[in-house]
Amino acid sequence: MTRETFYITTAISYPNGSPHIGHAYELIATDALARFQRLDGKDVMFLTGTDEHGIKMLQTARKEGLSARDLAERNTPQFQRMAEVLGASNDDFIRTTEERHRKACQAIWKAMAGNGDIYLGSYSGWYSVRDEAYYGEEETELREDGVRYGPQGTPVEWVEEESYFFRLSAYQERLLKHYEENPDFIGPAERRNEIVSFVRSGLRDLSISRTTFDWGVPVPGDEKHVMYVWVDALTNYITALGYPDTHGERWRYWPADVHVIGKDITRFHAVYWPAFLMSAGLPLPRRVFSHGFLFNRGEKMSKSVGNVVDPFTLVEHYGLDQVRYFFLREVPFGQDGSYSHEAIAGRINADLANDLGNLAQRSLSMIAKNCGGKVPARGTLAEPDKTILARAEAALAAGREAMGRQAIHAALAAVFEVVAEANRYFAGEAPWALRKTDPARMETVLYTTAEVLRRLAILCQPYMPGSAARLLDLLAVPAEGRTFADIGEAHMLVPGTPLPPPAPVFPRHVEAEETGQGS
RNA sequence: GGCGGAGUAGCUCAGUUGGUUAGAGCAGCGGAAUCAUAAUCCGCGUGUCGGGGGUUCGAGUCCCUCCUCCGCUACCA
Repeated sequence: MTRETFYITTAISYPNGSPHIGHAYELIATDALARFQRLDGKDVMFLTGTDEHGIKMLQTARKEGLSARDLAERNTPQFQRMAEVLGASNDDFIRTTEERHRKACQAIWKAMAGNGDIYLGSYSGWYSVRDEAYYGEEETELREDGVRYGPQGTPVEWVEEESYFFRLSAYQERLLKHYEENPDFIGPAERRNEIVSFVRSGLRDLSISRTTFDWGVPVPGDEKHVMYVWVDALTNYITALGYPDTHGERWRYWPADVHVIGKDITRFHAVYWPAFLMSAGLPLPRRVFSHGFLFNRGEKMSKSVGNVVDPFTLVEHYGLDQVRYFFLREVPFGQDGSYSHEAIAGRINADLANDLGNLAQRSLSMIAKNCGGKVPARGTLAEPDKTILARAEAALAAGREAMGRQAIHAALAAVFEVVAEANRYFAGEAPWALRKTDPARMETVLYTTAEVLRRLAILCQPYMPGSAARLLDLLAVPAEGRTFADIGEAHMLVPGTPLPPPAPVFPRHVEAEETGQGS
C-alpha cells in the first residue's frame, strides 16, 4: 500500500548570525503543518536547513577573523539546536555546503544549460574589492573626497565581470500561464497579485554566477565561476530528495506540496524557482506560501532598538508548547503579527490554563474521586452528550480544510471553539450536582467529557505535541491510538480502563515578583 | 509615479454572491455556581462600519472621489 506523500519545506536559514524569532516562527508553523499531515495518515517529508554560501558569510567571517567555513561550522549547530528546542519534526536538515548539494546544483545547472537557458555575458555594477560585493547605485555615496563608497564604508569602483545568465526572460509567458492555471500556486492571495504584476511588467535575464569570490558551488566546466545565490539556495529542496537521482527512494516526494517561506523571498520562490524547474524539465511545486513578519509590540525587531527576542529565551521563559500555541493561534498565518508579554501571558492563561487545562483537571479530578480512577461507565448518551461529541469530531474536518490552505490559526480556533463549548456542556450538566441525585448520569457526563478531551488532545498534537501527549497519557490512550483516524466512535474510551492520577497539563503563567515583565 | 491591499466595539479581528435590530474573542462591569489550575457559567456594547457623494426598495458589502496606513515595483540572504 502506498500512502499519499506530502513534502513540505521551510526556507533555508542564512547562518551568518544567530537564529532569531523569525526563524523560529517559520519552523514552528511548518512543523505544525507537517505534523498535521502525518497524523492524518500522509507519508510526510519535512525539510529545513541552512544556506551557508555567499558573500555575506564571507564578510561576516572576515570581520570575526574566521573562514566562511569556520563561521558556518560555528553557527549552523545553533540552528540545529533551535530545531530541537522547538520540537521540530523535520526529517532532514540540509546544509548547502554538503557534497550532495554540490552534485544537485551542478546537475540542475547542466540541465538548464542543456536546455539552452544559460549563456555567458557580463555583469556590471559598483563593486567593492574589500567587501567582494556589488552594490546598487543607491546603496553607494559619492563623498567629498571624490571617491564613491559602499554601505560598508569601503570604496567601490565600476566593474564589469564575466557572468553566466539564466534566460529568465524566456519564461514570462509560461509563468503567467502557470499562475493562471494554478490559482493556488502562490498564497496568500495578496502575494500572488504582487507576483503576477511583477512578471507582467517584464522579466530580465538573471545573473547566476560570480568570479569575484569562490565560496560557493563551482560552475561545471568553468570553475573560476561559482553559482550565485538562487541556483544554489533554491536547489536545496531537491537535493534533499536525492536529485539528480530521480529513481531514488526519496524522489517520490517531488513535487513539493508547499514551500513555506517569508514574504520577503516570495519572488525567488514564485518566479525564479519555477522557471529553473521548467528549464530543467522538472515538475513545479504545488504551492508557495509566504508568511508575515513578527513585531515586538508592533515595532520591528532591531538590534539598535534593543528589542530583539531570542527564541531560546522565549521557550525557557514561557514553555515550548505555550510559545508554539501563542504564535500559531494569535497570528493569522500569512499576515504580520505582533507579540508582547501581555499577549503571550494572556493566551497562556485564558486559553491553555483556564479553558483547556482546567477542563481536563476538573473532569479528571471528579473521575479520580468518584469513579475509582477508571474511565466512567458510558451509560446511555443523551442529546447534549451526542452534540458535544459530534462537535469534537467535526473540528477535524474544519482543521483539514484550514490546514489545507495553511490557515493554521483557523484550524486552532476550530479546536478551541470546542474547548469553550465543552466547558459550557460541563457547567450545564453539572456533574457535581448529579453525584448526589443521579450517579449514573454523572458517570455518563464525565465519560463524555473525557472522550471529548481525548479527541481534543489528538487534535492538539500538531501544535502542542508535548502537552497533548501528556493529556493523552492522563486518558490512558495508547501510543498507537493517537492519529486522526482514531478520532471517532470506533475508538472511544473504554469504560473501566484504569487512569493515572490527574495532574495539571497547562500551568498558569504567574508573573515573577521582582520584574513584573518577563523577557 | 504605477500596480495591489487595508481602514468595522477599548484591543485583535469575522463579516458569503448587497437584504430583517452589524458579530466573535480579549479586556471591563454585574450575577450564579463551587467539580476545578481563584479556574468555569450566565448577563451587559447609543460602534458616525476612515470622510464625502452616488446606484438601489435596501450597502459595511457595488460605483466615484478624498484622507490615512501598508506591500510590490529584480539580481540582499
